[in-house]
Amino acid sequence: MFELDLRSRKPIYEQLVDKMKELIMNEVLKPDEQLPSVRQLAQQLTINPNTIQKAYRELELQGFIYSLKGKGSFVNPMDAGKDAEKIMQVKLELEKLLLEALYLGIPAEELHGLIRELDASKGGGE
Amino acid sequence: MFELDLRSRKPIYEQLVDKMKELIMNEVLKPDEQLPSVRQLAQQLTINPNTIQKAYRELELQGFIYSLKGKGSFVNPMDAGKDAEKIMQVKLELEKLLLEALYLGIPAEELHGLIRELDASKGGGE
DNA sequence: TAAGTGTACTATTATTGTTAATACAGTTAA
DNA sequence: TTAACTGTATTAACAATAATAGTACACTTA
Repeated sequence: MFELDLRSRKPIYEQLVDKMKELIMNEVLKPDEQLPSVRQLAQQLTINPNTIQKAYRELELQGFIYSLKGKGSFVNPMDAGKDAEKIMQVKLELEKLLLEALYLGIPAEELHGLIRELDASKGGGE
Repeated sequence: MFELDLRSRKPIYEQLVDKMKELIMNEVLKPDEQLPSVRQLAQQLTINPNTIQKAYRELELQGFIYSLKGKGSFVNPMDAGKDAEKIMQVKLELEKLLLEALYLGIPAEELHGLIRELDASKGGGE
């Protein structure tokens, strides 16, 4: 389910966070679906449970999952856990990256097209 | 010219890279303009010259500046140093971030508007 | 009770960021 | 040529972070 690059300079837990976010946003992982447990996933990926826990904690902070002691960790429904602060942060990051894209010579129309694509495949699954 | 947050968890050299990129892309720093020297900027910011050098090396790697031994470091003209690899990388990052923005409920129209704004202020200065 | 879950803590190692000091090579002007 | 500036490289030391390891505790469920 997850492919990790142990040699990468990007920390393992960050790789995990990114992949999870991707799977959740693409609805591969459905709302309220249970995620593999900390120990189970650690064993499957042959890494330390603490690293998984760190990734889960970060995902919970970012509002993508919720964890219940004794039960497990679950995908947060889309409309939950969306604070204004997180939205502002994403907007700022996006502005920087869009400026860089334009600076690199990527046509504005290509960017508009990208948004249309992503927006179209958003609600409708694939 | 530069404000640093020494307490931030973001490395100093990364903060420098980001600010420099911003100044270059907004044409506050003009093409072929000479940047402050490694030692000079280090003294001004009261940080170590090695940290400046690390930032400059990264900026050169990313194609934003060029350095000449014995002469100094200079802003790379817009049409130089834009390899396809860098463009692909930015596109991938952008796709991730745009997906997250839409997932967070930011309207597609707001994103289109952001692009139009940035694109308009691109060539025309301010 | 037993086995699963998340969570917390301490300790250890490896990697990275930062500083420090020094040195070398190229440029430029006196 | 000399002096003072440039970028660049290297080594050492320290702090912070990433990751592993081991253990423990609290909660849930069958």
